[in-house]
Amino acid sequence: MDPQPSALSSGAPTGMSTGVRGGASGGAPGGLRERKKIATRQALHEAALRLVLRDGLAGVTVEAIADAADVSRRTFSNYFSGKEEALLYGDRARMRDFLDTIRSRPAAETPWTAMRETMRSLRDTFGARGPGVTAQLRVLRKQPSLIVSQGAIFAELERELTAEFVARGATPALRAHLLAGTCLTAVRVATAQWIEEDGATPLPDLVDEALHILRPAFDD
Amino acid sequence: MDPQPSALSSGAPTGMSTGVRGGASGGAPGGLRERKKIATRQALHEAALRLVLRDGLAGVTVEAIADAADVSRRTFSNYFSGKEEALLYGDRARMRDFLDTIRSRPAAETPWTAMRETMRSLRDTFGARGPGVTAQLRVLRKQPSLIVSQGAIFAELERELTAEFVARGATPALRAHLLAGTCLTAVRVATAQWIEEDGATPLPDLVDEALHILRPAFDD
DNA sequence: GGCAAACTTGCGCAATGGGCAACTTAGGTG
DNA sequence: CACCTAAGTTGCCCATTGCGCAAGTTTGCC
Repeated sequence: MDPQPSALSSGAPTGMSTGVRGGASGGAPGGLRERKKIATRQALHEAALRLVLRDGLAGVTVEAIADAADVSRRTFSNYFSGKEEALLYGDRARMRDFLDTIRSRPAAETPWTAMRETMRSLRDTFGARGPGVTAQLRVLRKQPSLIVSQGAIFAELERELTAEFVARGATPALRAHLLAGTCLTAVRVATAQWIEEDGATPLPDLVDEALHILRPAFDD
Repeated sequence: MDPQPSALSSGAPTGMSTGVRGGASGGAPGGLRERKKIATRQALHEAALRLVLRDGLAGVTVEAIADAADVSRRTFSNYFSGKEEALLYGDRARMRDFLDTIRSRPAAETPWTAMRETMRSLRDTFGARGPGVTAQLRVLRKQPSLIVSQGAIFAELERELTAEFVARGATPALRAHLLAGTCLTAVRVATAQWIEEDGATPLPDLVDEALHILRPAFDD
């Protein structure tokens, strides 16, 4: 029915759910319980995506999404705090990927190098999202409350990234924070451009271009 | 009762309300009607601020704010779409100031120069916010939904600023957008730092410092 | 004075988020 | 395997919210 049902989500649901609500509460990684939770979360996400793309954010109720995923409205709340969060599940996953990747870079690398190499190694992940995705994203971008929720993700990411940069020796605090915020702005802006020009240039290339402009300010 | 009732708002409510809901609907600038509207908006804003600082965002209902400002809950909705918007009224006003200022710079100035001069001329406006404000802001910053709504303001600002930079000859689109986003990141980060160190360094100085770091990437 | 536009208010309604308690199920234990 | 416990699901309930609508009320202007 949908050629790319989870085009906007993380390809393979990258584990780590552990406790239907955020709290880490230990659980067998491969257990049935865990797999079911991930499946439910994914189902809710995809249902939300499908319905919202069809009817617009305002035209879809939480109940409708829950129904489409065969769970109760109450259960929806157990997984996501609202429609926005369900829709941005994929973005959150990508955020975790990004953080995991950059954290696993050699500790000796400077912030800028770690950033550059991280983007290089995620090239495939981000570049893989094929055509059609831009069109969908264009629709979703219309919804103000979504952009806003996106902001929450970036804010969190910025905090984490700043900490990572500080750990890599960025000083002073202002510069570390600025570096993190600026890198994320590069990603945001590149993505916006990518959507606008309908994927004409591969996303990773646009990010590279943006980072290249910033290089004179931060490359050590 | 409150030493700085509107510390977070714009000092003098910079006119331009014109139509209780956004839509510009012509109205005498000095008329009683217009003055009442501005007063009501300001009263709602201050009531929101006071109550939220006391009881936390979740601990205050729209109704309580409306009561404190002597209007009905329904009227609150006529002015603001929610608690967050009421709280951020001051930020929106500052955003408009900023845009008005930069737009009125000579058209021949490059984006970077216009930006620098705008910050210089707003130095007093932003620097004037005295001590105590940082403490309040620190409290407000705890509320996730507020940061998120702040993001909405910045997003809008980024769009407008990008357009302004394009008008001033910034190319290509990616660079113009990146420049706008980066400048705003500088402001955001500087403000965060300012709050964190409790106003030790004047905000304008921190913004200058941030912009100085970025200079190598954008100064033409 | 008097009219029209603008604003306020109360009422109603659907949607939402979240607490609570009963029920169901996965996972480990003797 | 029977059994127990913790985790997850669901229905029920309620306070809050955003908004449309249709009176009232006020302001601005001829």
